[in-house]
Amino acid sequence: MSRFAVLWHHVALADLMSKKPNYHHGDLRKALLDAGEEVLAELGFRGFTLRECARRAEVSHAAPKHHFADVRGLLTAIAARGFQRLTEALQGELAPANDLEEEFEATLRAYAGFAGHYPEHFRVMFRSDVVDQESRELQVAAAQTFTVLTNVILRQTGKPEIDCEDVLNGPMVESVFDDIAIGWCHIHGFAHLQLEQQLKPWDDEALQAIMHTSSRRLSALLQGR
Amino acid sequence: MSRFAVLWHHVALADLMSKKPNYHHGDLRKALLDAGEEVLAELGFRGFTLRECARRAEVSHAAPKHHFADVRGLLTAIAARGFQRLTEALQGELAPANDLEEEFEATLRAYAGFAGHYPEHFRVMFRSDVVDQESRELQVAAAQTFTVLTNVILRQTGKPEIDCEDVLNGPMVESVFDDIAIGWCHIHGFAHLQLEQQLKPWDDEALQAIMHTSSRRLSALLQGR
DNA sequence: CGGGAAACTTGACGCTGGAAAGATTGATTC
DNA sequence: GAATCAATCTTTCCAGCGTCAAGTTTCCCG
Repeated sequence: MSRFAVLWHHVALADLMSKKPNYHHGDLRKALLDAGEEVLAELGFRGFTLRECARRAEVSHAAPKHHFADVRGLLTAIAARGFQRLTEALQGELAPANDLEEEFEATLRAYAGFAGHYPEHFRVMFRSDVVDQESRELQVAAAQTFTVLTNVILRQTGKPEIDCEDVLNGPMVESVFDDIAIGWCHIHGFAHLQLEQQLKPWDDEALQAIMHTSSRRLSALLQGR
Repeated sequence: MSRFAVLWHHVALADLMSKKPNYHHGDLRKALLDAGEEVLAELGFRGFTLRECARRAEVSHAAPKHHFADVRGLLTAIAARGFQRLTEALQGELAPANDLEEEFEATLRAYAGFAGHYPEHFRVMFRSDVVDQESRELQVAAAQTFTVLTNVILRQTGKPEIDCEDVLNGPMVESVFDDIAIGWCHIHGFAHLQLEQQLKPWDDEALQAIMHTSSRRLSALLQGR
């Protein structure tokens, strides 16, 4: 073993031990996203700074420039991740539903649960002004969420389902816009008002009851009963 | 006339001509609120700075300190103004309604119209994290809006109306929480999703149709028909 | 092995919010 | 009518921010 090989080995080991990344980070984009989500959750939207994200990813303050054009770009990517998480949460929660009423309630629960669990994500996701609406990554992620939601409502009304391409390619189908508006507005309105503490019930139990009752009534409305 | 009197007269005249306020502004609080609303509308939430507000009010950047503890305080006062405007908009638009269906639709129209007309106000009003929820001014203004909305829905269901004190004094009445949740969530969800460009119809006409149809259906649901 | 491109650092600029200290004014009291 | 005090506003200063430009390190491909 040459002297250089030993030295190299030593350096590599030290890197592993101290977790100090090399000059080239490896996957800084992902690290910045992780750090960004952490910062957003901890400090909130107003406390969200690129420099803090860079510090947590253990890189210099200008490093993010090579992966995100500006703070807007990072927030957009985080919003896209939020939509991906919301899609997964919806799919996971509505899978075990036995009938249409249960499925609608599960959707409401998953949507509102996401808002409560990832409040800052939710806020950024639905802020067309702080996010780059032209980002393809964001558009696709949002379209996937919207597809899942739309299909929940289409099943309620007994109409044929759609896929993600339909959403990405054009505006909503006219004949179902009405039902989607009613279903989604209810779910989104509930989640948002509850997140921003505008609905003030006595306790959590009352809130659960509201979710149960209102989703049953909406489900019946959508089913035309 | 002494030399000093002439000088003083000259200065006073110059003040009037240039509209340059004296050292003591007069009503800086109001001027800052006006400037703040302007800045918020022009630069958005992320571009909102105390210093820009102070510049437009033509005072030094530290002057706001005596009227608002920090940027949060000014935003809170602006949010309270927003709720006052929303209350007025609701009252004005639902007054000429002839029946319950029309009144519910007018409410939806006024609420969504406010969100479209004052997008930044709307966003700040429903951001419990950037605003001081303990502010009495804000609580009262929000309670007034909520009272108007609640009474719209109570009339739909034929139940006795409430006044602002009821809202300020405690949580929602249990027996009507359900109907309020359904009605308000629909209205708020629609307004929010439309503001953040999540609902994508072909044109404005389609959107108007949705507002008409969905409000009729919700009104029927609330009336128990 | 050598050179160019990509990834990252360093340093600088003007901006921000906030604190501290000084200047001006209106109001109160004697 | 003058002195004083508290409120209001200005000035000055600090650290931190986003962004840009220039320099350094590393990777990769010929």
